Amino acid sequence: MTSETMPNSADKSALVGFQKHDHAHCVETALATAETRCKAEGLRLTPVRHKVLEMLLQEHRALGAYAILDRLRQEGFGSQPPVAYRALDFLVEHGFVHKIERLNAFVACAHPGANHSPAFMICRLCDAVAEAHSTPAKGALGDAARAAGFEIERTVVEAEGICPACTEKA
Amino acid sequence: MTSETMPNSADKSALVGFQKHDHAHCVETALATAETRCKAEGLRLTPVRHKVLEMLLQEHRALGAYAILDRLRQEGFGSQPPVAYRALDFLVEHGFVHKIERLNAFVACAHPGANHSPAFMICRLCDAVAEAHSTPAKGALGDAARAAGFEIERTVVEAEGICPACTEKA
DNA sequence: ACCCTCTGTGTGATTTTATAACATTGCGAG
DNA sequence: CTCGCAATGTTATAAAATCACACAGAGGGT
Repeated sequence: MTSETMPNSADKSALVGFQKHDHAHCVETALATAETRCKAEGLRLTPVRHKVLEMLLQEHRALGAYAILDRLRQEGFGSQPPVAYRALDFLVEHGFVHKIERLNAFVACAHPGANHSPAFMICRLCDAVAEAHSTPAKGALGDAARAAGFEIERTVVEAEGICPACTEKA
Repeated sequence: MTSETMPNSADKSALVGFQKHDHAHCVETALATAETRCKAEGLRLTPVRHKVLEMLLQEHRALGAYAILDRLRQEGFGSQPPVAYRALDFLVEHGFVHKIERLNAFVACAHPGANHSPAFMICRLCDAVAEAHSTPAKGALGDAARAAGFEIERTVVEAEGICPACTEKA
């Protein structure tokens, strides 16, 4: 799933946040931002890592680790799972990429700024993914955590449903 | 992971919602509630399904499908993965059990009432899981969805962190 | 220059999680 | 009764993730 053989993968430009946008430009700036931040923080954005980030930015949708691995192979990188998983681990750890738990897949971060708690909207029909911000400490969950004495370190917030484009089609 | 060989699995009574409680009683009532609701709605709570629900209620923590399968085997049920997955599918579909996406594991529902959008607090150290309610339509995510024209059907809300018991130990 | 260590990469094997495909059983409706 | 259907059982396989180990290259200290 979330692989090469996905339905409706033709109109990539329509998918970001469910809106059209200047794709080439957004990929470029996101990559530049990542490079800058890595230099600033002494992180090593090695060729494999750079390639994986670039792929995810290009795609602008959730890709499974094995879909990523396939492409790495095509580009002449190592072809065993750890190659992809290690690059993804790095990118996720530093916030350049998020994992979509619901899909066992990965998306490039759409808000390249600093720390944030992402929330996702996942279209059940076309697998498009849009990123929003969540506010974990607020609302019912935050209250429950405070009441229980639970210390939140990280949150997964994923909404599954139908994106505007697919709603129109139906 | 989330299997038989889990750390700190001795004091089960301390885990529900991170609080002690009358365990035997809560299992009993939850099972009774499930039976009643199945009868009312014409659902078939067959032996396998009943057993899986009972196990999850007893355990009161997230169990992986294969941990469940092991116990089914011990009880004389079929021992192949589909046996466990089908029972879990049924229980999840009807809200008796929730899947914890973050752990690829399953917990019995702690709020046997009707429809609800569950939210979970997962302790990173002892794997205890507490269930709270979430309010998907409210807050930042709901706003973003409305603004984008995204139709939410289902939400996954999972907070990872440290439970009160583990905080004390440290 | 040398060695040392640490991080990252490459590779083979394995584990864990989940589904596909098909045969069989048992129950209820007609 | 028997047809149909839902549930179960079983074999096989796919998909996702990790383990374990070897090696290469970058930098630091001497």
